[in-house]
Amino acid sequence: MSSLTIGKLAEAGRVGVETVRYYQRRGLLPTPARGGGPDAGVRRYGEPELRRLRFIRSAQAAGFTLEEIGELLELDATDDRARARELARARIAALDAKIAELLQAREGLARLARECGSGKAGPCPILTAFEE
Amino acid sequence: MSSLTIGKLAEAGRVGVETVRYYQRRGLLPTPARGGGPDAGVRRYGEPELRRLRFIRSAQAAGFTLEEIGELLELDATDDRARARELARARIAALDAKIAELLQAREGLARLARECGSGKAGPCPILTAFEE
DNA sequence: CTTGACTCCGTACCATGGTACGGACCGTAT
DNA sequence: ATACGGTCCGTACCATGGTACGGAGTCAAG
Repeated sequence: MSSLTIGKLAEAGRVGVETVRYYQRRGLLPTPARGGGPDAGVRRYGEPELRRLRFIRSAQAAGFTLEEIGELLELDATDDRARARELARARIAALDAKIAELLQAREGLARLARECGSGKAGPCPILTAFEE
Repeated sequence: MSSLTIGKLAEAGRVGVETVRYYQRRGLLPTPARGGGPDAGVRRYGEPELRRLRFIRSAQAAGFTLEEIGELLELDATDDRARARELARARIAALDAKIAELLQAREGLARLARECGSGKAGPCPILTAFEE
């Protein structure tokens, strides 16, 4: 069965070893007991930890903060769908707001770049546009 | 004429006093000499500083980092349009990448929220979706 | 002439998500 | 048996963009 060292776990989850330890400090990943007997001293990880690590990275890609991910992980244990939907809705709203903001900035900048490229007289509009 | 104290300048630029000082430390805003004679000790600011402060906030809203804004401010002095366009293009590309990333996360999350709301059997898809 | 509000300045601290360092110990291959 | 790489752990440091603190000075009103 899969008995991973922290290095192999990190590799499988495509993160650094230090990141795994950081997640442990944050309480997002368990810190298994150190092996006794033959491989004393070294902590071993299995499938559950790897799935959990991937969960974290995946949720993070969806824009959740590590703190929110902590709550999602607790939800995962209790299976509280209402709360999960609530968190998802809040995240979607935040994403929408951020996307709108970035789109606006993008459009403004694109317009300025066009004007700067075409126009020839006066100061650069990209620069003057910000002076308001 | 407009002779502002740091507090009035900050207010006019809608930032905190500490933020103005921070921008001074970063070299984004000048630190005028302290007044001599009657109002000894206090630094006074005018229109140029206020315009500059607004420039910073405005460029920041477009997603530029303070470091990039530092370069824009230098460009503002030399009026190097080619470099300004280059920075604008780079920023637009970065904004596009970020927007695409957020849209993808948003869509995935919206789909999951729909499934979680409609479906009734099995574990919450929002939670299981991240376990991959 | 004291009180209150504001300024000046250095320095420390905050959140967020890690990354690096150094010394001790362990497992495996040679 | 010894060297090499990996692990363990505490602690410190990084970037980014600020925010807070504390003591001293200064200004205007009452």
